[in-house]
Amino acid sequence: MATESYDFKKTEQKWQDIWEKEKPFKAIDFHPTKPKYYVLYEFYNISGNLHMGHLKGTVPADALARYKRFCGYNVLFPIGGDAFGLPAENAANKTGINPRDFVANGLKNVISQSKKLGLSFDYDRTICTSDPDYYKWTQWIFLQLLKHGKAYKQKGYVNYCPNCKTTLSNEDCQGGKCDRCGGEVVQKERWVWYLKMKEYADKLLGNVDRIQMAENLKQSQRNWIGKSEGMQVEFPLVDENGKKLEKLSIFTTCIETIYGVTFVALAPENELVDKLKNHISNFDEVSLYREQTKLRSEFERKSDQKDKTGLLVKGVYALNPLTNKKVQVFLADFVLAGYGTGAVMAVPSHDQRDYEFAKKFNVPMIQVLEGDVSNQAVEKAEYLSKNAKLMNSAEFSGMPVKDAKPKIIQKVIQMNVGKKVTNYSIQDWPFNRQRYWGEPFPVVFCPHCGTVALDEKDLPLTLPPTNDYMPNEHGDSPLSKISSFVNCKCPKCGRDAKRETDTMPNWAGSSWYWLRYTDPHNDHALADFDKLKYWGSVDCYTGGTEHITRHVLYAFFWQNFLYEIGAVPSRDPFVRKMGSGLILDDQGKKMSKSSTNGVSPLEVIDKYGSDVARMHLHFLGGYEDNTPWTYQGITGITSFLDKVWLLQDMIKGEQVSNGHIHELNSLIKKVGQDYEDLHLNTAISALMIFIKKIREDKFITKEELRQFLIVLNPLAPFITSEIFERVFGRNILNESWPKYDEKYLEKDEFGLPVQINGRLAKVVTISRSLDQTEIEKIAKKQISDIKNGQILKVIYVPGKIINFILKK
RNA sequence: GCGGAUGUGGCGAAAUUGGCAGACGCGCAGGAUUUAGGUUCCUGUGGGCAACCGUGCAGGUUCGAUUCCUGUCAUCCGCACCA
Repeated sequence: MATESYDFKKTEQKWQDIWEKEKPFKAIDFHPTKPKYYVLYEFYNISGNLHMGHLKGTVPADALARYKRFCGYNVLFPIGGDAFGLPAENAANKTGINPRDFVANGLKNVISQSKKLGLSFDYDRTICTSDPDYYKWTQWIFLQLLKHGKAYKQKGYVNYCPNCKTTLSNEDCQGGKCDRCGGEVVQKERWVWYLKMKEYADKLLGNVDRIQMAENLKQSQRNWIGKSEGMQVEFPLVDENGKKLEKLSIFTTCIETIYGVTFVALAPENELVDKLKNHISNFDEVSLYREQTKLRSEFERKSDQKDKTGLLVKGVYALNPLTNKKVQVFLADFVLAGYGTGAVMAVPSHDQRDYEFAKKFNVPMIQVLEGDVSNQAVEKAEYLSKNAKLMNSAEFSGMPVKDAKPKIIQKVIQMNVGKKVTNYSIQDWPFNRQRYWGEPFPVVFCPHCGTVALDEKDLPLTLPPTNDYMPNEHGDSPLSKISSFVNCKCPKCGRDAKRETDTMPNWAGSSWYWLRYTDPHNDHALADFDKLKYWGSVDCYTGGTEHITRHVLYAFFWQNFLYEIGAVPSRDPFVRKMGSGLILDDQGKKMSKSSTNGVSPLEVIDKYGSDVARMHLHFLGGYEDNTPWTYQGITGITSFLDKVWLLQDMIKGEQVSNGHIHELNSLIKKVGQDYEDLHLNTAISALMIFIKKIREDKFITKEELRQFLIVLNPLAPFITSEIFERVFGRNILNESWPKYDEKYLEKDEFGLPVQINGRLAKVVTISRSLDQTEIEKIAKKQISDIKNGQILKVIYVPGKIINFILKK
């Protein structure tokens, strides 16, 4: 019989409808027999349509989920929308569309496109961060943070975009430019809600160590945390007459250079400056300098690496605690108030930054480690690698640095002038934004009771409707303009109070969402504890790498906190996190919605169908690699699927045939492993090789076809469902992953490479059952160059190679 | 500057623990079918006439290196006045 040609449009629609109705991808809580497996794709940022980048992460996750279901797992593979944030608010500002409607439409859109792609999400678990049923629990988590002392409000200098009228995190304004509008960012004093993330630094490092993730991603997380071990040392501050005034703490990782200290430098913000006001003879100058630094943005301060600014503080000196020698005190804006103690001991001979500062301000230098310091500092890496000897360092002079360092540490501790400390560059998380479209803080300010948290039973505190999404002229959130929202009663004393009008950052909702999927409709807990326990950590989490460092660290932070308060059963949200590469356009640039030559997956689906779109993109390159998109080569996939379709006309026989048993078993093993590793490109290649073999032999048996279709289904769910139904009269999704048998993986006859002196001479076909002597015999017979007397040595690796080393 | 990753045909790319480099696909060339174009099918396809040479470059270890080691260059990413 000649089968009619494959109509992908009709067939793909047919199966979408069936899956919609039968819901075969439902995850079952507490399944009595099947083990659980949790596959997660980062949820959709609601901004428009699906783009190619989404396919890069969703399709491998979908293939894995489908594979695991065949293998007998109860798979949780959910999806949702990350909906609070700028796209919705920008759309509201530009077009007047209500952000709620924008989000509702956007989510509907991407969900229907996901179904079109054949993504086997459990759509009944779809969540959306801007849905009050969801953000109720984001607010609840904030209340717990507040209750447990992990959230606090403090005046601070924040990055502020005058154009967007909002504060920005350091990450949101890299390079001193606003991520959103590209405008110049300034420093502004505001009340800031901080979450005590810094306190979790070591725990986060533990999470980073335990998760399975690419090394470069782990490394950037470790950089972000920035752990550094050193010493905190007290330098007494004295006046002209040597009278002790205060103590200055400095942090250093190079205690071995302490005898070379020639000045100390304080961050301009350091509060000791105020305490010493009466002793500083040039306090007017000092105040002026402090004012000037405030005006300079963080970015300017950091980028002005060459032109160091600073100011000598007159009338006050520091004493080196080991020598009691007086050194000068400077204010310098290269010293960061937020790192270490906000003060440093400066050793110009051994730190290039101090060296340049000393040159500029004519501060003397003392060399304490051997090396040439005439033109630049001899820095740590250099003197450590050479294990240089100390000099000008009292009893330590002449000692190699590696011996001297522990002794100096010991001395500092014994003299009780310092201790070992660990510092982190990670900061507490500034957690409020002056935006409309975010979670309101469940907090009120009462003139009598101060900051008061809402009662948990009053959650969610819903976002009031408005059509004015702009902050006011002071940069306060749009919510501050809505008096019915702002004015309220204090939950504690019942008198008039005012609500917090800032909202939470976009990151809030995404910092716990994987937990909600385990129990998305629960209205008395963020998720039932037993369900959290049942589904456990996410086994495989796919998604892009763009915001991965921060997102995953925030996720670790909240998971640790929730674990500590008993709300979740584990410290580790994810077992394995896989960052996908980018899709590049024909210019080699990241393909995005805005790029002019961006190709929409919908366009590809429309022309070729979802199965082809899924397979072609992933045949182009590996999951973690950047993939240059091209239509070129797509015919390789279409013709492959055409050949698969035609298998229906090639069925001959029932059971697996001897001629195909090796190929089929190898295929099952290879493709299964590839799904597990998200290596779709090599899985596709293996499937093609199998089809090639079938076509050479001009037949496939029924059982071979059955197994082949199951193996292909995770990649091409539509066509395989259709063929399966036509041939076997039932639904492929109810089948099990075929088992392979080790004994069929290797053919008895195989080509053994024979080398002479490590160079390939010939490939001989032999039986796997032969032993070395027999193989040597065959090789010698076939290769005339090998003569008995010449053989010095034979290296034989069974199944791999035989190598004859001959006398020259 | 520091840290990480990656360098393989004309192109996208493969290669368990060190064991036939270039699987698979595209493209290209030749042939068959076709009135023709397209489709489909077959054959060939790293370079070189050859011996040989080939995985960024130069060394090293090894019977044997894309794989391990040392140095070096290039590209990409992350961090960056962090004391």
